[in-house]
Order: sequence, then structure tokens, then C-alpha cells
Amino acid sequence: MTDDSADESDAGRRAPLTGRELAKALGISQSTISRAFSEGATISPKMRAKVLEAARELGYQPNVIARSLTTRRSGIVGIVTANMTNPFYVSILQPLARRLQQMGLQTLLFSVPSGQQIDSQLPLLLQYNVDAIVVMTGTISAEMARRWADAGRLVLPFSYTIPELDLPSVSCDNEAGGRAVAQHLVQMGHKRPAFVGGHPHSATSVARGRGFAQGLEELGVPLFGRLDTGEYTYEGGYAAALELGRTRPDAIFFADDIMALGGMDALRFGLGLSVPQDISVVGFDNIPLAGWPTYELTTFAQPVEPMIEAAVRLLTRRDGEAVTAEHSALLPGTLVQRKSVRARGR
Amino acid sequence: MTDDSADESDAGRRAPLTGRELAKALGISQSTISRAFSEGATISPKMRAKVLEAARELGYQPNVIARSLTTRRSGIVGIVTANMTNPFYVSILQPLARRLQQMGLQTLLFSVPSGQQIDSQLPLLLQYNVDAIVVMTGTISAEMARRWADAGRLVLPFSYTIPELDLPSVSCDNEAGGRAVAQHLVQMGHKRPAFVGGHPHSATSVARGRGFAQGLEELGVPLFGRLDTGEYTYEGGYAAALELGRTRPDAIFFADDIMALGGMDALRFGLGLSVPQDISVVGFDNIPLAGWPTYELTTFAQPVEPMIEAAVRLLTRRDGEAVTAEHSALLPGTLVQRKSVRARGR
DNA sequence: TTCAATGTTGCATCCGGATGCAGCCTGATG
DNA sequence: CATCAGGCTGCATCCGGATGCAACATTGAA
Repeated sequence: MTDDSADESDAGRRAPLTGRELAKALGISQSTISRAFSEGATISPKMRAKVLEAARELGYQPNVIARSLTTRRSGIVGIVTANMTNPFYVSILQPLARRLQQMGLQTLLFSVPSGQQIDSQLPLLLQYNVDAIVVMTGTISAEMARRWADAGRLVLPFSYTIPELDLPSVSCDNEAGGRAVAQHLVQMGHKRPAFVGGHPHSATSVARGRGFAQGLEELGVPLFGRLDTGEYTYEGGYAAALELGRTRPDAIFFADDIMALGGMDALRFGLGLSVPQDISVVGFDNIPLAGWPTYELTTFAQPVEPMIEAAVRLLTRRDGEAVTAEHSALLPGTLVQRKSVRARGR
Repeated sequence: MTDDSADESDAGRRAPLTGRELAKALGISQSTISRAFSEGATISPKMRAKVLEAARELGYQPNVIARSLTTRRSGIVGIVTANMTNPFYVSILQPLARRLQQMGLQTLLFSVPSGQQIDSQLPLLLQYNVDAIVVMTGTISAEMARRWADAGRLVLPFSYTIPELDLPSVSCDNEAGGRAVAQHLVQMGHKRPAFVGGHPHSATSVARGRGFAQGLEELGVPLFGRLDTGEYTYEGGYAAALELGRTRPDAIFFADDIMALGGMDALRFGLGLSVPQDISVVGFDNIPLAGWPTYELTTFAQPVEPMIEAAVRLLTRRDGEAVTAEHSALLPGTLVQRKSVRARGR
């Protein structure tokens, strides 16, 4: 634009251009630069265009850190996760991160020991002016949740809920899913269906188990057996299936896919049973592995896409609108029938 | 401590305590607070203790954002990844993130479309004053790499290298791995070994393939077939195995495990072959799935732990010491023998 | 043509910590 | 007891943008 802009664009310069430098080059004030880059600021369209054009030319971009110092917003969303070995979480994490990126948000990954209270980690995240956190695991104290709400920060349990707190959450309708599985199994003629949960107190596991048990009860089939020691892992599912399998159920519903796969391997290799000839297996999540020919696992699919969209919508709300439990999204999933369930004659 | 500290600790306060507030409460200056929290600052041990104690009591923690504005360091490490569906990356990401956390560093997750140049994303990361980036995929232009080096930022290719650039990197000795696989297969009596790579130009795939080919050559066994269309995915491996399998090799070495698993399924379910009776399969990485009883995949294990330690060591270097390609860590892996390779008689 | 209302821009200051420099205090030395 | 060095602390200012308020420009109406 102006003449002395030339040396500013010198490729050799180290530090990135600051707003004041750009302002000087254009003969205007730093405030104007700032306004050109903020949405609703009072600035003439002509001036804004001029600034943006010059910025593009000279490679100026507002420094996010400095900005967040005053705005107290960072454009960063924290994601708290444990157990990333579970493919389901990965199949969430990847698209979620990418969607957030598209919306101009960054993703700060936070890995916590499985099942633990995450309170102790949160102040640290607050330090980074994280705008919101998506919690895929663990529990939060009411006290800490309140502190975050007070600070205008959204805490969003994803794919599970923390029943005691008034937090919005995004999850699949787990209870309906459990019920759907029960109906399917009964319809296919099963008489001795069993259930393997993740943890006895995990809200997710409890909901799926409850839906399953109620669905069976409604159809007059008793729950043949139950174990809550699957821990949402392959190994846990393997061990649980080994134990439960000896009692000869004719079907096992696992509260998630990775446990179901472990369970199938236990039934096949540990007990020498054949799935689905000797026993049917159903999972929950519909991770990619469930479709592999070795497993062909029938499973209740979580609506991953809609869940991510719902989360993104909540995360990109303008402040001011408080977001409470009423904004929760409880989305319906669908039963995906493959080959791990067989009709049993009677 | 002092009397008016009482109302500072009032649980109802919204914004976190600032250094100036804490200073006032203690009757000292903000500079002193700052010094108490920075490593090599000139401050008496007694004063530091007093400040830290009061800080703990009143819940003060220095604001990371403000700090990074002047220091130009943020304590954040960016991790650039594509293809998180590959369990290998997950098995790196999780422990790496946790280790970094232990060192007081945060992890900013950056997901880019697979195989793409990541240049366009990097300025954004620089905006966040990210201290370093760990690149698990993609390529960087020399220009951009230089810009980062100039800014005192470490760019660390992990588990692969970008041959043209003078960057340190952490990876497994892929060529040695390929050679070890060749030796094992020949020793087990294979005469028609084939190779499936990820991409024709991927440095990793090329190195593994070269080691394999050279190893075979040294032992006087010709490479029976080769395909570089595996794309590091299950589906790619499946397709490649289908194609290659028809030519009847007696063993296939896949450049990574996930392709190998796809390949095994293709051989078994697509071609009706039995592994290892009809054909042997070897992978690379040693992901958890490789040990599952359905697969029992023989594979060359990457030394994940040492690789992560090496990365953390490079990432936590004090500045000033330039880190160049000479600091690269090329770590040895080990062949894990399971049941997907069978000795072939004459 | 004049005055007011509206629209733009600049000035000054703030966000929370880091840091160069000056001033103070301590203790050791002569 | 005086003096000087070295160790600590406080003061002032900076990092890069955001923003309330005042000043100025523009436009339209009277």
C-alpha cells in the first residue's frame, strides 16, 4: 500500500508483524486494526477492507494469545479423555477435532487416568482460558462445575451424563438402545440372554443395562446373567465372557463393542464355542472393527455424526445464553444387524 | 497471612486471583510474586516460600496466557496428525500426551487431512505460541521449517522423517526392521515373499520396503511381488492382499499392522486361504490388536516407550541449544513372533 | 447555511506477568 | 566504625490487542 510497507514485508523478518506496526505502515491507529478484525466493531467497510487487504499482503494476523488476555476467550476447547485405547473414543475425537478446527477452534487434549475425578486438572485448563471442555470420562464435583459455569465456561459431558449436576450433555439414548437389543434378541428366539457392563456405577453402563433388563422383562424373558466387570476394555470383556460363558447363556449383550470383541474371542478361543451358532453376541457403539469379517458384530450404533454436530452447536454458542441441562441432546441410535446373532429355534 | 487476605479467599469470587491482588494482600510488589514463580529469578528463599505458601492458601496460580505473552512460550506442544483411525498413532498419542502433561506441558491436537502438506496450518499454531510441534504425518516446506526454527520452535517429525530437511526426528529403525523381517521369513523357508507398502513415496514405507528387499537379496531370495497401495489402512491392506494374493506369494510383509490385519482378512475371507498354513503374514508396529487370538500377527514392534522418551527429551530442552538432525533418535525395534508365520518345508 | 445526529477514528488505559534498572539492606572487610 | 560488594526488592515499562470515551467527520434536516 504505502511506500514503507515494502520493508515490512521483507521475508527475513523474525517476529510476526504486530498490529501497531501494521497501523504505522498504514498511517492509522492500532485500535482501528483491532476493530477491523473484530466482528461487530464500529468501523467503516472501506477502512476495514483496506486493513484486511494490507494485513493479507504483509502477513499480519492478530495474536491470539494477546487477544485472549483481554477477552478471556481463547478459542480453545479442552477435551478430557481417558482410555483412548477404546476405538470408539477415537472415532469421536478425530471428527470432533476436525469440526472444531473448521469453526476456528483449537483442541487441547487432556488425558486423565481412567475413571478418576478430574477436578484437580481443571484449574490448569482454566489457566489457559479454555472456552469450554468436552468431558468424555470421569466425574466432576458440583463445586468445580459451578466454578466453571460462573466463569462462563461450558462443561459438556459427551456420550455420558453426570446425573447429579445440571449440565447439558450430548449422548445417545442408551436406555432405548438397551431395550432395542433386548427386543431383537427375544425376537430371534433367545431364552437365556446375559449382560456385561463396564462398571457397576458408570451411568452409561447402567442405562444400557437397565434398558436391556426392562426390555426383556416387558417381553417376559428373564435376564439370565449379569456381570459389571468389563471395564470397557477388550481384556475385561474377554474375562467376563469367560466367566459368564460357562453358565451357558444363549446370548450376551456387552455394553460396548470393544468388550464384545474381547468377549467373542473368549467364547471362540477360550471356551471353544462358535459365534453365533452356539451363542449370540451383541455390542454397542458400532466401531469400525465391528464390521470386519472376522467379527461381523451386531451392535447398536451410536449416532456419531449427529452427536458431534450437537456438541459443536453447543460449543459455538455466543455467550450470554446460559446453557443448562435442558439443552442436552439425547439422540437415537440404530441397531446394526450383522452376523453375530442367530435365530434360535425352539 | 495478613488480615485482609481473608476476603480475598472468599469462595464466592468469580475471577481467579491475580498476582497484583496477591501482592497487595501480602504487602509486597507484583514483581516479587512473579519472581517467586520463575525458576532462576533473584529472590530470597524465605520470600519465595512465603509467597508460594500464600499462593497455595489463597488459590493463586500465575495466568499462563499472560505469561506467554511476554515469554513467547506457552507450555503447549502441538501434535499434528492425520489418520487417527490407525491404532498405532493412538498408542503413541495417549502416552505422549500423558508424559507431556507430567512435564507440565499441554497438548494441542491438530488434525490434518491425510498426507497433505501442513504448511497452511502452521501459522495458526504459531499464533498460539506453541513451543514445539510433533508431526506424525504430512510434509512441511523448507521455507516453513526455517521460519519455525528461526522462531526458536522445534519441529519434530515423529515415527517418520522428512528427508530433505535438517530436522531432528524420532523414529524406529525402519530399514533394519524390514531386513529383520526378510531374514525371519527366509529362515522359515519362504521362497516367494511379497511386500505391501503404504504409499510409493512415504519415507517410512520406502525404508521398510528397502530393508526388506535388501535383506532378501542378501540371502539370495528374490522379491516375489510388491504393491504400494496399502494407504496405511485396513481397507487398503485388504484390497492389496486380494490383488497380490492371487499371484500366490508364500508370505506377505505389510508395512504396518493395520494393513496386515486387513490383508489377513482378505486372504482368509476374500480368497479362502488359511493363514499361516497357506501363506504367512507379517506386520509392523505391534499394535494391541496384533496380539488378539484371531490374528496372532507376527510383527516388527516399534519401541514405543523409548521413542516417547526420546521425544519428550527433545521437547523439554532448554532453548538456546539448537536441535538439529544430529539429535535424531533412530531406535531399534524387535521382531515379535506369533502365529501368522509358518515354517515351510523345501 | 447552520446545527444536530450518526458514524468513524484516535487516545489512553487495561488485561496479568516479565524484566531491566535503581535503590535499599545486609554482611564482610580493612 | 566506615566502606564496598552482593543480594533483594520495588518501580516502571513492556508484551499485543480490546475497549470506553472523547474528538472529529459526514450527512441530513431545518
